[in-house]
Amino acid sequence: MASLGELERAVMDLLWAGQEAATANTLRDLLAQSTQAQGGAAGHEGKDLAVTTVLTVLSRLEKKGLVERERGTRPHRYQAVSSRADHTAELMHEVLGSAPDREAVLARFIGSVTESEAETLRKLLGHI
Amino acid sequence: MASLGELERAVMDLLWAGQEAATANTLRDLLAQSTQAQGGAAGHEGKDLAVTTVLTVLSRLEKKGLVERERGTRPHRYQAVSSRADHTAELMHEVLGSAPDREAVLARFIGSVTESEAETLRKLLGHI
DNA sequence: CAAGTCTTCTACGCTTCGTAGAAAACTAAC
DNA sequence: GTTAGTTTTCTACGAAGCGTAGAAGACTTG
Repeated sequence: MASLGELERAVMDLLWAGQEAATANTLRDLLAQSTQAQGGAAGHEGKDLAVTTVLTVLSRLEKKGLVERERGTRPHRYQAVSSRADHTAELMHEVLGSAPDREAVLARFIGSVTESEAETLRKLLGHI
Repeated sequence: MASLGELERAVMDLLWAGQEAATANTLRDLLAQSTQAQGGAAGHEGKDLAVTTVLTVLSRLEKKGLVERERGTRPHRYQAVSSRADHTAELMHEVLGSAPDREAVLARFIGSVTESEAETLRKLLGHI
């Protein structure tokens, strides 16, 4: 119960990037911008979405527990429940936990980590 | 392009568990066994699948690059392309790479790792 | 209250996955 | 080599997830 669709992902990215809670309208505008900005390389068309589309996605994200909405204010405001780092780390744990031989997985994982990441890990593991 | 369905997952688990390449028939039997064995707790019914079902799943797994088939022998034999540990570690890297702030993710990740896992990681990071 | 704004409900098309039958390809036995 | 059995491929259907959005209902403001 984890994976996100493309649009869901895009919305989460916006919510994670901006620290403030945003309205569906704001998000729609931001989505229009970011897809427009994607000029040359690979990317979607610069196609403005309907606000209802954004709202539907936000509702689904809420149901998945990724997004929280303030129902008090009239244009509801939405924000991510946890930070991207937290969410991603949680996902990593989920993946790690999906295998019975966790130690073996960690061994392979460490095997293909960059040097700077290894350094980070050493530091983090030092004071635990 | 990663997540597996429930049956796909079960098949991969069997392929990962047994080191030998297996035929669709063998796999179907093993699947019947393992679901039958799941007596009391949570589990599927003890419902034997059609061989074609297993074959379809194997084809899909092949298309996803998770399974390799020997076409030479007549009952084709299937085996996992990479070990479960490798596959899982790769998935973890994918997840990690999906966030721009990898260091932050690693920090959160390490924060909720068990002590024995931390020990494993320290050892692994020692001689790199 | 009227007009505009925002949300909910409902829905449709596409893709993935579990599931499997029908048909084609192949092997083995006679 | 023709038949009978086995194995694979082709095709398909139903459920669920996701992108997408219109229609209708709820709310705010003038």
